[in-house]
Amino acid sequence: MTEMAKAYDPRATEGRVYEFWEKRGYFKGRIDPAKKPFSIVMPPPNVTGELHIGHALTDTVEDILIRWHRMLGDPTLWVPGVDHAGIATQNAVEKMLAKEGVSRHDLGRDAFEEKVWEWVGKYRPIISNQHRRLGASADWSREVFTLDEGPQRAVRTTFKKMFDDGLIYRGERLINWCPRCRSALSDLEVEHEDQQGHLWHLRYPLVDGEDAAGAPKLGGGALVVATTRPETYVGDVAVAVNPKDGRYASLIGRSVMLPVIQRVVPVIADEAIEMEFGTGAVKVTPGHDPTDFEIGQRHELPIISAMNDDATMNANAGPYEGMDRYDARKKIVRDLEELGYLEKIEPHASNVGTCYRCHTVIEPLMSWQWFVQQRALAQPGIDAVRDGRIAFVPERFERVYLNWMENIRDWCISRQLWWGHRIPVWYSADEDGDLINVIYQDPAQPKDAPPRAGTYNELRAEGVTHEQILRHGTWSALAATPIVSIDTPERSPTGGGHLLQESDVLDTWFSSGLWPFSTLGWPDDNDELRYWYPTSVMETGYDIIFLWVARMIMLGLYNMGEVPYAHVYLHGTVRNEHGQRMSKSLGTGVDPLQVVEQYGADALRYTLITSSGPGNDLRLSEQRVEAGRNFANKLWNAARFVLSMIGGERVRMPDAPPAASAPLEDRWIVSRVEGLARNVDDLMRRFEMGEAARQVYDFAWGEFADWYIEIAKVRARSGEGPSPLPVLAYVLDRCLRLLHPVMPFVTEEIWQALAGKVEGLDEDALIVAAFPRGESGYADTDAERAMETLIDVVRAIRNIRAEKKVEPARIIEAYVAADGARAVIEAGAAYIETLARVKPLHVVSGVADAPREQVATAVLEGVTAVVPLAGLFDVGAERGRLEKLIADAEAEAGRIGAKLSNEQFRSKAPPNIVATEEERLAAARARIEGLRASLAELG
RNA sequence: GGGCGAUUAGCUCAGCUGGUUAGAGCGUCUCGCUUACACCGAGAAGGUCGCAGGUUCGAGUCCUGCAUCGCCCA
Repeated sequence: MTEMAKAYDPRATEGRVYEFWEKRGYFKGRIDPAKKPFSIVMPPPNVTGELHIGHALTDTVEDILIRWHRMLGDPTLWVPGVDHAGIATQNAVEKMLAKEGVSRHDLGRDAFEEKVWEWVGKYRPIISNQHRRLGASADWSREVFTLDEGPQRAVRTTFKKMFDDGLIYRGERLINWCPRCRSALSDLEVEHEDQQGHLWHLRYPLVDGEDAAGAPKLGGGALVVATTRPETYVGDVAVAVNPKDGRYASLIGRSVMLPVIQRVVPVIADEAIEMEFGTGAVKVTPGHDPTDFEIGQRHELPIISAMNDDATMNANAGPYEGMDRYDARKKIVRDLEELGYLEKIEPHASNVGTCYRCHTVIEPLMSWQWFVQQRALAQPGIDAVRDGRIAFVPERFERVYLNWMENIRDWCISRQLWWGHRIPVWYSADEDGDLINVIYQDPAQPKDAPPRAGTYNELRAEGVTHEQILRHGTWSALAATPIVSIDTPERSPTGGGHLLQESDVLDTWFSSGLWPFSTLGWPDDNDELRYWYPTSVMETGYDIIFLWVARMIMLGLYNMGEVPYAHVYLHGTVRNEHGQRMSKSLGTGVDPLQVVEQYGADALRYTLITSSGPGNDLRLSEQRVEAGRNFANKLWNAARFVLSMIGGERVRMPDAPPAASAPLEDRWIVSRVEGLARNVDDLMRRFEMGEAARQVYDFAWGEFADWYIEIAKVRARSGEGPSPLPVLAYVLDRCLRLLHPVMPFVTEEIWQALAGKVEGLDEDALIVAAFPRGESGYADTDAERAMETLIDVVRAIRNIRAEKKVEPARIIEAYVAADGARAVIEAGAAYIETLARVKPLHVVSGVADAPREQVATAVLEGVTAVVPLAGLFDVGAERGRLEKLIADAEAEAGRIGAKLSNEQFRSKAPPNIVATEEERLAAARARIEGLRASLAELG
């Protein structure tokens, strides 16, 4: 960089700087056994598509932590990765294929998988390039995909271990079924929403004994049940009432007849029934409702499953077989109405579960699935948070986590998908051929020909070979004996050679749960894993505490015996300017790369980190991004000025605090920057990155640029005193260091230029330069106080000028009366003259030595500024101004006085607080006195 | 039904363990000499900190209740 452009242009900088870092290998995690490492495993974005603004927030927070620790000198590792995202990716690829008129079933499982791998091949590099654009300093040499060889083995190894430990089991349970995805879902993947529906009141006739032929006899009475899902009545096995409900006491133990399908079911009593709901009597359908399922278990009721996996009614639905569930609902209601069994219909809002991926209403269905038993796994995870081995930031999420963990239920991990980690279980057709149901699509037959279905043994008997079944069949093994193996087995334990692998794949979160160690090489034992695990921080959104964080903790403790990380930092949801969740499908999303393109990555990062606090949602507004860009430009120009001042000179960085004899402003700014560094250090340690960034902003703009640089200009032009260049370089360098984690590009670019001109900046690059912690010996409270006085004087005079409408170009004279601070004012007189545009500035001992006629007066702490305004003076206006100031000061004095005269305050408040208040009171009184004197002068 | 969060200037948000006259960005108003920066500079206006109680010498901050909005769990 030879000549700095007038405005900072991120596009001209970011790509080049990133390449410089990456080529030099600064992102690489290097083991140093002597030091404590800092490591983060990046939450892997889905390979479904491109990064959204939430990923930009993740990248920003994590990159800030990583860069900060790298600058602190810690061995630092940030492992990037990509998630295969089972259902989501399968859906995305299916959607793409649908445009070509192809379904995955047309292709078959193997060919479809190939298509998905093509997709992965396309998006993996796109995703990593987007991270790069955002400045993510991750170790790209370690980028992992959840379906890479290593993670695959991690998944299989864990599955086997858990199966052998009895923590994974297979069984027929009522699970959440998405009829569109045709797959089971875990409880967490069901979203609940209130939907306006109806409450149908159905009349079930009471059965009164049997007739001669043994058929049930209807006794005339009826029991009315209320339901939101009349179509499931074909699966009813009982009617339940609350045992305390007097209305129905006499009916308990009797039976009712289900109309149309003519099934007789008992009336039972169960505490779970809410008497206030509907009629107080409900139908019990264990095959289609989780609550009813539990009631069924308690009363040993049979389970009738009346639907197919596409949510059409099956043979158990009798006359409704083959109808879609909602068509069946209409038909059933109509039939019951015609037969007089419909009492009434009321509008009713009910809570409906939908698939988190496709928002289809889920159906509770009985199904054979794989489960992880959670209780035993959860306990260590609960203990780890309770005893502080894992801390949440913000802390309040601990309770959310604990509450869920303490009420955890078993986890359904099998998914009926083609994309994902296939469950490492095989079935032996030789032994269990009767228990394996096969659907066989003969490739010799036309595509729309009906497939052949039967047990494995039946199909074999019909002449279909094992190889043909493997290639063109789909199967479900029901109760066959599972053979669990890490490596693909050749034979069953008893020697059978005809093996069929479980068709299902695992819940994506199963492999995600292993992420903190599968990315580091587990199940292999190696130095990397031993060094970097447990990782330092897990940074992710609070919306996946259960889905991901809790599972990582459980699986980390289970596999590694150690927590996966010490801190869980949770960020909020990024919303758009209107507070809406950003979503591609709603068209409310903001493309982070577009923002980067327009304003630069630094601006986006600054905005994201300062727009809200930890754990809180944030609204991304373009105006704030603009402010971030302006800040980058401000820094750039401050640097441009410093560098131009340096010109060809030789400048050395100061390596010690300024001497007591050094110029006041030098001592001041150096003291301030040290205080800033201490604050930033403290804030960063507490994960308050946004506040840290704000403080650097305030300092760099409001103190360094607005005051120190302006004063330095005056000093440099005067040629008097020492050169301000070393301190300018020093403070600029501190700012760049403190800001680098947040705004890496512009700071590195400037720093490189600075380091080229200043001796003593010996580090290779800012990215690996030492992060200031605030050293002792630089603080100088006297200088800070004195400088404040100077600044106050300048501000007071500027204020008077503006209020009295002194033309900006006009230079006027002024007086400053300062008994105590006289030396300070005298030393700073040249600055006051330039910055407040006064000349000459007369420094006098007391107000008495300043003019009294036609002057505006500002009474400050220990200092009074007097500005003669001949010609511009308006007695009335000045009187008004002074009176207002007096009133303000009196109000303040009154407040403080009241406080101080309170005996309670004097005796109970800490002495330093009392002393401060006394000083303030004295100052206010002095101000009043001075102002009154000025007012008196006006006559 | 249980829990959590938010409610602070016109808008978007900070305000850490209670202690000066509650801050910032944007917006608004007035002005702009000065070659670091108009992506800028100077000055100003603008807030009963959702409401009601309480604790405390002292509350935007802690406690209780309520209201509105949002989220999570069941």
